[in-house]
Amino acid sequence: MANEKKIDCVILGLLSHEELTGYEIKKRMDTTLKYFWSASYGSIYPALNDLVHRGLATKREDTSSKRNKQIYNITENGRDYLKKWLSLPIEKDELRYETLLKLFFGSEKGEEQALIHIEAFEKRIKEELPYLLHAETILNESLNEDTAHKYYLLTVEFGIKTYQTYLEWCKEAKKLLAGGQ
Amino acid sequence: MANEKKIDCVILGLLSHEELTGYEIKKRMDTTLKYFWSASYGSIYPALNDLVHRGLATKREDTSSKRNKQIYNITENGRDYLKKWLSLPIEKDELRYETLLKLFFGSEKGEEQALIHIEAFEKRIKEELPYLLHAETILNESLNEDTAHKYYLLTVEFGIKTYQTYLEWCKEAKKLLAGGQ
DNA sequence: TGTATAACATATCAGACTGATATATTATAC
DNA sequence: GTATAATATATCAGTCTGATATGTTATACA
Repeated sequence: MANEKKIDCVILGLLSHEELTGYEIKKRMDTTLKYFWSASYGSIYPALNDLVHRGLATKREDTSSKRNKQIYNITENGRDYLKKWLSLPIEKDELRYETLLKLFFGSEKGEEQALIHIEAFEKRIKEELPYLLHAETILNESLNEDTAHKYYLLTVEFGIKTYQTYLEWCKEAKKLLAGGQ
Repeated sequence: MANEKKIDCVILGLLSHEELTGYEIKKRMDTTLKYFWSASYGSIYPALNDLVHRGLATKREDTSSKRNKQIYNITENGRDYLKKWLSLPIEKDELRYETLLKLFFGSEKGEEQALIHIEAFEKRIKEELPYLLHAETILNESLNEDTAHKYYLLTVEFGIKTYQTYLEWCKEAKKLLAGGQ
């Protein structure tokens, strides 16, 4: 039962809350999940077909809409599969920050260039933090409306705390760059 | 000049400091760089061959060693290529934390399982933090021995700060899980 | 009323990269 | 003397990304 494809698990996770189209799944990835996970259409659509073939999800054409719209639902088998995966120990937590990579090799280009990367990083974080803070407010207000909200809040708090720490690091990093010999 | 393969850039970055074998490059990835980047043999060895073909690195058989050892050096063209890449804006900073993914879908399995994942995460971070703190000490002591050390320190400080924040989050997350309805 | 633009919706593919595996040698521990 | 760990290179099936293609419907605004 090992070697679960991550994309299958994420999709089933999203479908466990609500029925969705492939397009909507991608939107969830790009908004709610983007702070700790991502996926492309190139993996979503093939995975959806595969999940249906394996009986973990069902596909239904939306007749009410005028669009070519395929709505996916999780099956009982799919829910079992998701639960099994959720019980397995974590395989990998991975950070892939190009900013840190370029800073690590920064001596090759010097302080000025390093500063540019740090400030761009700082700008991106400052732009994203408000969305997380807004999510925190909403979730705190609706905590007892849905059991799932507590779990969402857990990940939002992670994001807020780390982003605030990133901003502190940016300050210190700029000092270290300027101050050091 | 866009679309630089990341693996090429990382290898050239490492070679810009010292000559290395493929095996040694992998070791650097698994120790120093692992906090913000990773790579497998399956990308390293083909990339090394490719870099030599493109004149960005040179390969030399080590005759002094009894092992089948290929030592790689960066060329002037390679150094130019690295510098060009270092000047380009960051394309992507990405977090891929399976722990957060499983917590997000945590309501499906409940608090007990969520707690297990948080505590496993906490344990991993606690185990890794000492290595970063040790690196910090070493780098602070040798800051004026090598210009590059300041840049290494920048990334180490990032790791220390975020890891400490992770540990704080773990505490709060456990409280939130237990306390909330 | 017309029409440009944004958003919705699905699909495919070359190329990058991982994780596993294979193979062989040399150093070290006991 | 020998088992084990570390050194060293190489390959590949399978996963996933980023780009691209294609078409439809809703919205803005003139």
